[in-house]
Amino acid sequence: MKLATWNVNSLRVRLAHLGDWLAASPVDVVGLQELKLPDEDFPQSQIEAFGLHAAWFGQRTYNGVAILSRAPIVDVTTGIPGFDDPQRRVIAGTVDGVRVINVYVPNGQSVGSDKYAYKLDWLARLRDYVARELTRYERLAVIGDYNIAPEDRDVHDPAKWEGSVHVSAPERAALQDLLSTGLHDTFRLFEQPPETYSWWDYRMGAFRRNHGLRIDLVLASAALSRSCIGCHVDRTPRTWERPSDHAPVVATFDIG
DNA sequence: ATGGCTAACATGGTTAGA
Repeated sequence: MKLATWNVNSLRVRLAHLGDWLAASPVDVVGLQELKLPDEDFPQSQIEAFGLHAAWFGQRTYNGVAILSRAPIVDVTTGIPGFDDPQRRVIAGTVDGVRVINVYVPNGQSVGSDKYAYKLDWLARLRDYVARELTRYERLAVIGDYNIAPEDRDVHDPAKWEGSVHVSAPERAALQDLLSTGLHDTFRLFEQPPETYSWWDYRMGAFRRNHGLRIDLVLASAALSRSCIGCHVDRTPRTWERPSDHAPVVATFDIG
């Protein structure tokens, strides 16, 4: 099973890229973030024309998440149960016995801001949710745009970024808290090229200069991570005309 | 040097992203 995450930064604008990417690099499941469209505008027929099932949780202008899958998606839930969050950032479903939680973690804007406080609170709620789901599902993946670079090696210029949002100690501690429930960063299960990132600013030629962050992650429960045989960032769509600022991340599992 | 780019909403200028 190939399981991917991709922040498309507007599904409307990126639909052709999505189709081209899926045709060139088929995956079994992909979690999308930043749909930026309401549920009634979700391009269901076009996604089905790609040969995929879909479950979505959209929102006008901001946020919005979806799961696309070759096989049917069952037991779909949206949001974090018990958390009345007006921002639509979480969708979960089960595909071929694997539970997939797809998340779009808040950006946080800047350290100390209201949005930063919301991000930390949100991450605490996600942690509690994941801890509960780990007791229900042995094979669980928590994928998405985390808006946190786990370590300095996930940052192109750690000195410049030190203390900033996406790398600050409280954010990294919150991510470690999430991992400590029993998840593994599949990217780090394997030797990787140095300076591998998943997001590059649109400005200042950041992609050309590889000035990026690795903030898009495929996390897997212990049982699922034992079957993981690879994880990589696919930079190809980031080279296309009018790209998303994020690249897809793909993890492969040998689960028969 | 708080700039630089992109998308949405709106229709020119602001908000948000990361």
